[in-house]
This record gives sequence, structure tokens and C-alpha cells, in this order.
Amino acid sequence: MERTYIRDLHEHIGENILVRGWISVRRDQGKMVFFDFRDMTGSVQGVVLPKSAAIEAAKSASRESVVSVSAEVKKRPEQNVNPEIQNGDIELVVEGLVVESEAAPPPFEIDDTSSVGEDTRLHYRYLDLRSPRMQRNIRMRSEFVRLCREFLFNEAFTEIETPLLTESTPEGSRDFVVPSRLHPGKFYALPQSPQQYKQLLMVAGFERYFQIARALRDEDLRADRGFEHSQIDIEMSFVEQEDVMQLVESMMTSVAEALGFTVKEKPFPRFTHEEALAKFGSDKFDLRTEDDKQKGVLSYAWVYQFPFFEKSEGGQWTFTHNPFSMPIPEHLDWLMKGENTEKILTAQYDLVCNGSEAAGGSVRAHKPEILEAVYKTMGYADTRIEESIGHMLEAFRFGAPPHGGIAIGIERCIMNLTGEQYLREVQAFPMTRGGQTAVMKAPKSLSAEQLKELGIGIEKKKRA
RNA sequence: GCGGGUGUAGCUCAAUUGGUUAGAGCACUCCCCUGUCACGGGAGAGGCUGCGGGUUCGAGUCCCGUCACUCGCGCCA
Repeated sequence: MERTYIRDLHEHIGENILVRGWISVRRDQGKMVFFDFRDMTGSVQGVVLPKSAAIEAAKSASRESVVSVSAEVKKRPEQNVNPEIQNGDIELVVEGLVVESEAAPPPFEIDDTSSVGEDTRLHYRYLDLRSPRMQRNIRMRSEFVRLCREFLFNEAFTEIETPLLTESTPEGSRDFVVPSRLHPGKFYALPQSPQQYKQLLMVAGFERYFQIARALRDEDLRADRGFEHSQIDIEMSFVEQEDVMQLVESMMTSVAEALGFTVKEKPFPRFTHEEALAKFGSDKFDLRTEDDKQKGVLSYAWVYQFPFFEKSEGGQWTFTHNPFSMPIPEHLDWLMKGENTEKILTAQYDLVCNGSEAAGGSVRAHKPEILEAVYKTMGYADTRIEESIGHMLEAFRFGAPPHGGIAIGIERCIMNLTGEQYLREVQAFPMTRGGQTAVMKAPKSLSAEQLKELGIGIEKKKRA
């Protein structure tokens, strides 16, 4: 018999159907047994009457077991209707119950995992993910990404994958590195962002690129920060700051509203970095009222015109956001002449949502001499510039269109949509704070053979 | 790297000032129950109190060390 999804049971009242899924709860009344069955579309009560052929199986079926249930869909008697729950007006009168896979007692309650310790939840992440909360979060994430994709395809974007094994970047955060077997002693780095590749795609003439990109950074973890996160990475040619902001604003608004959310203010309010600091004391501020928070309203705002450079501890100028950015047009002259470095503003824009940074981007330097000037400002000698970004300067000499882009943090967005406070709640298989993967508990040791093949020798340090 | 918090049954937590045999709820096993819906009732099993040392007549409790988890700071273009 063909399977019927629990969501569709109302279309089959009076019919014999087959439901496949899990047992959420068993309520044994002695003679008759009640179940809550669930599949990916919802849940429904099943009742096994004393005369049912399934009564013996029902007595011994454990919760969380996988079952196939043949049953008649019936309207519940008036006095037994439960208006509080999905399918509370119907039930399955079970005629056959096959336990496809018996479940051992779960180590914690599946229906409410919010108070269970983080390490226990991650050890059994596949069970944790069965909870309604996690199902909602992960499905919300999928819907969000789907809607963004559809929006971007409608706007003539091309989705392009860029390499995971790539070059280490000397600036920025610490890289994750991968040893090379073919080049012993050399290493690939995992991308902190597809920044350089997406700019090269502009040089390549794709004009409108996007990618659901993974970004990896080897920095200590936080409640809202992990080793890995995902971003909707966008780059566009022949655009100015305003074009990118308009596109993202339109996308975020239509996606949020398609998901049933209310956007507090349209168009998004804008603040220069200076204004934001003066007004809120931060470039990540929350414009929602208490009432907005209650109602799950999304409050977006733009922050723009950040300082391009700041002095590092060593007194050297370094970039604040992105060395590949343009200065604002009025300050281009200062950059090229090496004047007023502390006053130069960058064509960088951040999207703030409910007090967190949801996206960040900029108009890029597409002329080699501008990018070069940025690195000269940071005190790079010509040879070091060539080493670091020579490949970008070379590419820009072959006809680079003016371009700009943005990266939207997917986890941050889903946290705002679901109201979750922790990054882990919106990733299917996150890590512990200490950097151990869920379920498998990586990182782990390699065999001496594997290490030898990779050209890596490890001296064991003796502990005092 | 630094600071705070936590670590007791499968899970969530209790345990007075250091004092008897470390308790409860849920889960689990067995029994009873024909309208439950986180069903209910009865009985039972389940502990290296993270680990190692110390103080003490006596340590879950105090001290030292260590490990794990977690929150924050540093860090995160």
C-alpha cells in the first residue's frame, strides 16, 4: 500500500491507509493502547483496540521505534476531540503495527531538549534533532536558503562553487590548514571567505555571482560563533554601493515576509558608522521595542562609511574590515596620495538585524593601483605586495569591471528568525565550545603511516 | 592564553555547619487499568558523587592538582 503522510490524513477519513514514522509516545491503558505517531509532516494519535490484530505488537513497541502502521482514519467521537494538538479531531484506528526498527530507550526526552546538557545533546545529535524545536530550526534554515536562492536566480545570478582547498591568507583570522601529500611540508588553507575567487569571477565576466558558501576560521568559539559558518555570498559587476544595498534589502524583506515575519521599518534605516557610535554606542544596535521582541518583528538597519584603517598595536596602519574595498569616492584621492589615512572612509556597508551583524560587504577596488595603494598604506613593500596579492593585481590588469558584493551570515539570520541565542541551535551538526565535532568527536589522531605519507613528523611532548 | 560557572542515577536536579545506609522527578523493568493525549495507580532495579592527591575520627561537602562541559574577555580582516 502507498504511504500516506500524516499532514494529509484529513483527506483520507474513512479510508484504510499506511503511515510510516516514529512512535513519540505510548499510552498503555491495559486493554487498549494509544500512540502518538509522527513523520516529517506532523503527528497523529493512534488507538489500538483490544480486538485489533496489532494489540500484542502495541504492548511491546517502545517509543522512538520506527513503525509502519496500517489503520483506518476516523473522526474522533465528539467528547474525545483535542483542539490543542495537530490532528486532534481524528485518530488512526490501528489494524497492523510493524516495528521496522526497535529503539533503545533514548538518553533524554526528545520532546524538550532545551535543559539537557550541551555535550549530551551533541553526542546524540541525531536524537536531539528529532525534537520539534530542532526540526523547526533546521527546516527554517532550509526554507530561508531556498527563498534566497530563488530570489537570486530571478535576479539573473549564477551560482558558482569556489574551492575549499585554497591559499592561506596572511591577514585576517587564523586559517585551518590541510597538509599536502603531493607537496610534503606544504599546506592548503580552508577558506575564511570566497572573497578573492568571487572577485576573480567578476573579472571572468559572470557579472552576478552567488554561492551558499562555507567559511572557516580557527578562532576560539563563542555562543554565536563557531569554526564553521555559512554565508550567502554575493558579488555584482557594474554596481555601486546603492545597488548592492537595494538588492539585499529587497531580498531580505521578501524572504522574511514570505516566511511570515514582519519587518519593522522599510526601507531599512541607515546610519553612518559615526552616527551609529554617537547614537547607540555600537555599530550593532537593536531598534526593536519590547513589544516588537514579543511579536518576533525583524528590525534591519544599514551601517556604512566605516573608517578604512586603524593603527595596530605596533603603530602600523591596518584595515578595519576588508583590504579589497574601495574608499568612498570623496576619499580616493587621499588614499592614492597617502594623505589623511586616519580620515579615509571605506565603501563598506553592514546590515544589522535585531542587534547582530547579519551581513557585511563593500564596493571593491577593481583597479590595480587602488588595491596597491591600500597595501602601501599598510606598509607593505613591493615584493610583499606581489607575494600577497600579486595574482589579484595581475587579474585586474586584464579588464576588471567595477564591482561590489556582500556576504550574509546564514546562522545569524536563522537565529534572528527563530529567536535562538546560540549558533549551535541552527546548525545540524555543530561543535562543542572546545572544538569537538558532534557525534564523531573529531579531531582525532592519525596513524604513523598516514602522517608519514603526509610528510608530517610529530614530536610527542612529554608532560612534566 | 585569561577570568567566571558547572560536574552527584540514563536525563534534569536535591543533599543544612563536614556527620547515619547519597534522595526526588522523568526514563527503565514488572503488576493493575477500555478514551488516554507528557494518561493514571502500585512495586522494583539503578551511584567509583569527573579523575588524582591531601586535611580529618569522618569528605558529595574543605584544600591542592587535573580533566571535561559551558559563559565572557583576548582573538574573530
